[in-house]
Amino acid sequence: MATSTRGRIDKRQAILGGAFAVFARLGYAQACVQDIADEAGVAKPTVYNHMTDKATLFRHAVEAASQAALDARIGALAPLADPGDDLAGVLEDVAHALLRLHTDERSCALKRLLYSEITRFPDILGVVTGSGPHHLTQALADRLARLALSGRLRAADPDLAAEQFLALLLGPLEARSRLGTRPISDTELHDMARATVCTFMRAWGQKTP
Amino acid sequence: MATSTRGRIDKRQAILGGAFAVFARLGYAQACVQDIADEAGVAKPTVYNHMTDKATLFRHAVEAASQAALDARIGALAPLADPGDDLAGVLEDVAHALLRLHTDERSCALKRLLYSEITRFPDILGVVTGSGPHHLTQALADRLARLALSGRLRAADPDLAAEQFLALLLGPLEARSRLGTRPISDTELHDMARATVCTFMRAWGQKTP
DNA sequence: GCGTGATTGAACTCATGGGTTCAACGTAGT
DNA sequence: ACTACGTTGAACCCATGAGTTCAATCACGC
Repeated sequence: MATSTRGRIDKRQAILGGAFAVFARLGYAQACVQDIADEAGVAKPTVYNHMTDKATLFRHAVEAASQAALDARIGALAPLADPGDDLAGVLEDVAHALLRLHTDERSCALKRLLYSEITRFPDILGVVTGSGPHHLTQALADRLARLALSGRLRAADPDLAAEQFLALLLGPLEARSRLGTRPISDTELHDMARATVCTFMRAWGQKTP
Repeated sequence: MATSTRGRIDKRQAILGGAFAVFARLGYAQACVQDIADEAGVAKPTVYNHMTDKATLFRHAVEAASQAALDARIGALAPLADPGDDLAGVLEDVAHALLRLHTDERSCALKRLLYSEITRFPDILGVVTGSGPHHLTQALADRLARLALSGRLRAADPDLAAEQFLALLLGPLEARSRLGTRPISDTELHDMARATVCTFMRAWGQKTP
């Protein structure tokens, strides 16, 4: 029984993974269920045996993918919990890690899917934990609030600081990556992280006494 | 002949307008040519009489819409050509105007279309004049360079300043408008413009001597 | 080995929609 | 009135793909 249940779970995971891969590659409308079944190494009726609809299949695939992306992004904030003397350096490392997470293939595809299907699936942002970047902003705001308390940043409004940090960091991505279709070299990502932290610290760093 | 040519032009404009409206409402795949013909008040064969394909129809419709959007956005920068004493105030007005242009229905729909069809039409960013925000950044950088020359801003790197100004201003839009599906009140837009200019001036304003 | 339940492939139904054809019509220029 | 041309509506062809059915098969527990 354990293995049989396991078998079912494996199929389900394979289906969700294959579905996201195909949806990411072709978009919702162009992706056909047969392609997804092939990608998952599974027969078409098996797909319908786990998911009632192409639509619910899409929902679950996107939900799983965006949950994974969000976890990775929040994980990248960890170094901020205990920055050493070099706050700017740590910020830069975190910024660079976030940039890499936001520019990888799956993230770009996920963003494209969200934008393109948000009208067909208006509830999908609710399925995704807290509208995507939202929870990330919260988590970053928490870290910045700690830093403000210990006098490393201006104390005013950590929520705004977090929102602006992410905006400075991720805003330029759209144009530079041509909506996620052009890869960005790691050195360019490094420069972007540096420029972001530099400007952020000018605006939000504690005045050097 | 003048009127007959005019008649053709009118049909063409009606078709492009109707096409953008329907594509914006339904997305590329879901929009069917019959809907577009109806929206334009025209018969289906007439559509194919002007456009060879659904694909070229899409290209031309998106091109026209994004050209109009870009013109409006660049036009909104005009007050920066001759700011009075109150540079921050003028920046705030321009920022607010840009926010309104970026949050209106057509702009949001256009952005969704670009994101969703960029894989099917990889060349569409070339058709759109200079990848959308790119030319806007250039135009803003020009204005900021003038301001830097006259000592109102830090002189270093107006291109970076423009990129960061737009990132600070437009980056938060994505989460706040839920990818363009939620309207944002004008007072909220005002607050966003104010916060952007405040932070921007802290980072890029001339040190008050 | 036997039975239960999931899986498989193939074929099928049915709806949608791109693109075309065609005969009838309106209209402007001569 | 005649011609030329764009327009119109309706019907048509054809490809695609969602979702289903079914008999055959496989994997596992007993």
